[in-house]
Amino acid sequence: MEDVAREAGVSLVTVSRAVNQPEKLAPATLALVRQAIDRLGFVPNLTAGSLASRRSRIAAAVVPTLASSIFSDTIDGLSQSLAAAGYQLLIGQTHFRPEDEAALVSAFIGRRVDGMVVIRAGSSATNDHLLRRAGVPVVEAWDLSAHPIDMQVGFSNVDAGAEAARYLLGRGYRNLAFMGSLGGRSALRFEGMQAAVANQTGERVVMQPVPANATLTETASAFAELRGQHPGVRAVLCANDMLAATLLFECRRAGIDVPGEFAVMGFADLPISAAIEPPLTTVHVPSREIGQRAGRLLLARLRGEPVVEPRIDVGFRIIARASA
Amino acid sequence: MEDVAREAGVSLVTVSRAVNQPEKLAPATLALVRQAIDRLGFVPNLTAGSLASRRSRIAAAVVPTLASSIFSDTIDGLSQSLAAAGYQLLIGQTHFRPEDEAALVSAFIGRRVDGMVVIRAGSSATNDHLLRRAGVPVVEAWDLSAHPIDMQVGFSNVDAGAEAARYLLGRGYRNLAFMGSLGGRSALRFEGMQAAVANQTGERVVMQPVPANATLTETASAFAELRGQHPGVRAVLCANDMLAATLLFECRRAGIDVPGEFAVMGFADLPISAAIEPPLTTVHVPSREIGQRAGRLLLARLRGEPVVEPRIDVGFRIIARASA
DNA sequence: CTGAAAGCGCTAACAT
DNA sequence: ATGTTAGCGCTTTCAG
Repeated sequence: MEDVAREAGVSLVTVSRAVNQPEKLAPATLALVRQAIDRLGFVPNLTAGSLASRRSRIAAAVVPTLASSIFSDTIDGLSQSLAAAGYQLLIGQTHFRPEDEAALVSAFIGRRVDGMVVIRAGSSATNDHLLRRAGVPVVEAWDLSAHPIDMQVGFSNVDAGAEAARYLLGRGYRNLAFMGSLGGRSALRFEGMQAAVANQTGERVVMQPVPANATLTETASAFAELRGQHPGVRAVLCANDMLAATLLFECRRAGIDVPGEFAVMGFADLPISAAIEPPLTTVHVPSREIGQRAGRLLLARLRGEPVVEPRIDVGFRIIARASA
Repeated sequence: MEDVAREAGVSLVTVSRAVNQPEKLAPATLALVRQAIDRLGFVPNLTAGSLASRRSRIAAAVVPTLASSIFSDTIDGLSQSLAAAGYQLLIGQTHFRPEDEAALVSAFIGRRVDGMVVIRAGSSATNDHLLRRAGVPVVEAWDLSAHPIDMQVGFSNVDAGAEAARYLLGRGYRNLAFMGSLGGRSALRFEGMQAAVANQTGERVVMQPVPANATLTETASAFAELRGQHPGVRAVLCANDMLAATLLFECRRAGIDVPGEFAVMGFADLPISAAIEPPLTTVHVPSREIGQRAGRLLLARLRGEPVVEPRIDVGFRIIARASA
């Protein structure tokens, strides 16, 4: 920057201003500095800028996984709304492990990111505390818990589970089961499902654990276990569409007719879920919108604008297709 | 850090060492400093550290899109291999636009990232130049071009297109078409396809442009155009599985029998592609492995290790299923 | 509208 | 094994 200043015959601050607040310079000076910048191929060091200004223009996203494509639309939306404001996105995966969440959050705080969007790995008092004292705006996404850290964009996973259960009951299915992981949002959906069923028919819902991002083999063996131990089960709500699709695939292999013999319902409504056979009945969640809104919430806060609605319920919607 | 030093009764450097090179401290001193750190809740400022050490411990990934799930496995793999070494990942989307690629690369250089993994938005001399003078290790992923910037992890898209074409010809299909975007890796596959077909049957391959990440409507109208202008076309290679799945869906809607009446082949072999109906014939690409290897290549370079194989061909594999 | 001085919070030599 | 001295490259007051 000093070199540029010398080249342009101005002081160092003027160069800084040409880069960050060009409107505060006389047009002639600005042009002069810009020429010098181009001539020297000067690329401002944003790290130094961050240190001096105490603003990094970096936001962080903490997500369970990027692979499953469940959350990638959210990240896409987030990245887009942030990019439009000149912010960059630092991303970390928790693989649904609270310890990994803690490590990431700490690392991001150390980096002095300006804000964070977190799709929580599960509930954890330690991590709640960590996020609370992060000292930057935090958006929790993909759920609306009763005790927000700061801001929230999501929907009630409990309600979504309940609604899905009511849909299945309404279609005449009894003996319902849930397949998914035992923690996090998946567990909340199971909770909602169980409550709704208990309330309407007094039955219990079978919980068949399946690891997050389960392989075909894992899914198949979990399914076999479910069918073995609870032969009466007629319909299952899966924690997500990937799992549901895998299950459908396994049903076809095993010669089980869906939905005639067995009903499968998914969660998330991935783009591809309408294309599988039978088309997947699922719960639509506006994944990309969650990301966009989370980004906007963060930006509003960073700009010091008043955030009138720090808790955004984006809702969900049952999509009735053929599989259930 | 000064506060911690005072609290522990040591100097500032000792605190720095306790954080970064604990093995260089006497166990007693280390314990003392760690206690002070805990007591004060000190979180080292990595931005300041980066500025002083000229290492950011941040790598950047530039990808066309995160939404489509085509690249998310790659990012997942990359993030994992980097995280294991204490590196963080900054991500940006180009949406297949070279201008956006340029903007991102510049921004990342400004941030002084330690390395970059780029899934190019297309070929662009300007961007080649930009990447060449980035001054940090660069890995180009998802293709193996003849003129690498630095390191590469991928496969030949031209060969993959050719191989797919030979598969279709081998199954007896004639009058082939390609659906995809006109630029980037998609165009390379079309090129390979065209060359292989010209070579084997002397025919020309119809190119039906479809925007990247096309919606169902866009896909349907592109398909209608293809069928209208080239009624003889019997088989199509799609630029990716998402497009192929959408097309399959559209065929079902239109009452077109696949593969009896029309064959559809995809590209990438997404996890869900085996589950759709008919199961999708496609070209498998080790997406996650690309990311992992790109990360390892970057790390090796950052550690100053000699990189014996800076150009990794991960290959591809035709997956014959029912759709073609 | 432009500039001078004083850091931002840490690490890299170089001592001791 | 620990400390001292100089920055890293920028932005922020505050003057003029």
